Amino acid sequence: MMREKDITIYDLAKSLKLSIATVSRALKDDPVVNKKTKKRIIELAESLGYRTNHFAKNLRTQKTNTIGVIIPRLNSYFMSTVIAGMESIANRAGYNLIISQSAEALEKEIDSAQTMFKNRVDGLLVSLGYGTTNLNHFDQFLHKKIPLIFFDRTSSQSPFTNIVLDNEKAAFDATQHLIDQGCRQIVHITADTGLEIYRHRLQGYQNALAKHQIEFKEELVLEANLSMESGHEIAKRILAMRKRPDGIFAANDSSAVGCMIKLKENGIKFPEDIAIVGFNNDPISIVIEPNLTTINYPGYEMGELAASQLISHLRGSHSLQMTKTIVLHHELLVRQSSLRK
Amino acid sequence: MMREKDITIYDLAKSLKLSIATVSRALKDDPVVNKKTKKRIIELAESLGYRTNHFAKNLRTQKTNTIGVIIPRLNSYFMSTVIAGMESIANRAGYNLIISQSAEALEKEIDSAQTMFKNRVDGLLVSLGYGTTNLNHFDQFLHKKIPLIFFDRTSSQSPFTNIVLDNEKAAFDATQHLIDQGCRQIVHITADTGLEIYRHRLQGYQNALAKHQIEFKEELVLEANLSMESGHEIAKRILAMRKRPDGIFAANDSSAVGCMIKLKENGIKFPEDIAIVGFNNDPISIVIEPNLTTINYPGYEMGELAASQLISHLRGSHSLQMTKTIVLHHELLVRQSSLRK
DNA sequence: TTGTATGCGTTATCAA
DNA sequence: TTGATAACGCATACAA
Repeated sequence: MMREKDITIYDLAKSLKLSIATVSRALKDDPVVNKKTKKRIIELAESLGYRTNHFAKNLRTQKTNTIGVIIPRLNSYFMSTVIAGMESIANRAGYNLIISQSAEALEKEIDSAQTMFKNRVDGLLVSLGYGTTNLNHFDQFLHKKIPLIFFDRTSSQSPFTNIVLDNEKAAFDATQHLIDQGCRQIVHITADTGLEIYRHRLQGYQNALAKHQIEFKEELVLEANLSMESGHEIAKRILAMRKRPDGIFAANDSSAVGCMIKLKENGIKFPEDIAIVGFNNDPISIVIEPNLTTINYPGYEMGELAASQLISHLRGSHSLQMTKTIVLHHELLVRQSSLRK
Repeated sequence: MMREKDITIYDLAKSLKLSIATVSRALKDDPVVNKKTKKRIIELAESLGYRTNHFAKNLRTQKTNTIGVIIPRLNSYFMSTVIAGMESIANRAGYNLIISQSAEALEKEIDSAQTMFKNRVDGLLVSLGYGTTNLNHFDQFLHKKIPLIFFDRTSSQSPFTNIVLDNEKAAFDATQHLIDQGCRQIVHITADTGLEIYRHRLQGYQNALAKHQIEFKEELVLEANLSMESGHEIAKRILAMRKRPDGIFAANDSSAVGCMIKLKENGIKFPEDIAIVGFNNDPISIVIEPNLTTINYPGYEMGELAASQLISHLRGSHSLQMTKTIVLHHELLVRQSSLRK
């Protein structure tokens, strides 16, 4: 593939009978260069369609202006919203995002981390996969002092900054709400696998039960991958229970909705027979009937925050060193799926 | 920020008392270098954690191994699925994706194109925004012979390759199905703005009407931005109509569902009073009651295809020059929202 | 099969 | 205020 030759600072310099040094300075708006020469240089650059060669620049400066993002899956409403937020901030700041999906598998996550490392990203934003049992693959970033922020699916084990909701409190709120509505036999749909986000939600669920002297029963905690299909599966398990639950708190909306659909097919009424609360405030929560009570999770803001924290750290304007955890605001959105009175 | 010094081919060469040329060759598995030396070099490289400096490499080779993606919005189910498909192919092939959102605005789309150009992407994948009235901002890619593929929201005006559904046929199928179900007064919800994808769908709608000698009425074509909220808006317009329609064909599922929700609130029954068909096969289509009949749009496959076409072109294994348009298979998924018999 | 030398387009140091 | 020049790390033409 034959491309025309690109304009370089040499071309500009020759054309204006200046040195490349001056041209380079003018292009980065160095105050040291004469206003008039600067003007001439910039005008010529524009008229000739000059564009800086980022590779030369990066090679020289050892920075890439690139941020890596590792996520389990891109195609969920929540995650794509987060990425949208990140992209908007990054773009504005002149950073590029490179995204890699770990498909919830540790091996792929290691690969992704490897790719990011090889690409010499300036910083990294990571949401962990179900399969992640250790964080060794992120050590290399620590060594090279490449900043890394975990968001959503985080790990407080790590020395990195985390951006999260107060998952324990959110789960507590959700469960407490169910209890307030009269529920006493409450199922919790979760994803386990040792990810602390789900441990925290489980803990919040337990705390609420404890506060109201409701016995915690292991068999009411149902694990799934939280897809809509997994919700169908969970519904079957619920239908098979000796004592039918009167409340469900699901760790996301997809599984809650999948579960509702299947239970409704089996004649269960929401919220009369079972009151249900989800998590995320996914659009499907206002499509299902009755509308799903859920925890509002500000994905776009989380993406914006993660990106801006990272970038301001990279620019040295604000270090992450001190910031262990940033907690975003959540909110219980009460809708018909759980409202009995 | 102080980083440790990276290992380069100079370090490897010195350490093994070889020239950097040999090391460079060995690292790219050049058959010309001695098997044993190659082995020594590669082993040392691995043990020292050598990683190629892509900037130096790109600077030298004038290729970036980066593909730019410009889309209106990332946070829709369809689009995030497409991106997921692209990412999976690109990642496997050693390409990075950089993504930019045009927010449906021409100005932002021009910016995005500019950014991609400045970043010297090897190729570009683009889905056009509502606001796009001309394609001048893509001329620069043509000039530099940077391959560009439009997908989903395409433009046959351009000299670039398009990857699409047969939108006219799909719309025809959808409308014909409604007619088969007895509909005679069929509303079409669309987004206009001159994007040909919507023109084609409108055309398909008209063709189906024509085939069955049903008069086309301008006032039954309702424009919206196709969000769920816009569906509410459309519903109001429908409720205000003198003669109530008995069928709706919407250009996407979100608007269809938003419309259904509002109409149901007003006592309209689906499919008895109105039969409705959407487009995309978004997850909400199987959450709404009754489940929404829709056109299955293979987003993931479209993403995979777009990326693999571009990459194989870049690798020279298969040129895009000859390929004007690639049409993906679609399928009408008949569900309860339109099924009267 | 290996080595030498050069250039890719910048930035930045040191001089002028 | 401007210029000359040396890196940055790699790939490759040409020599050996």
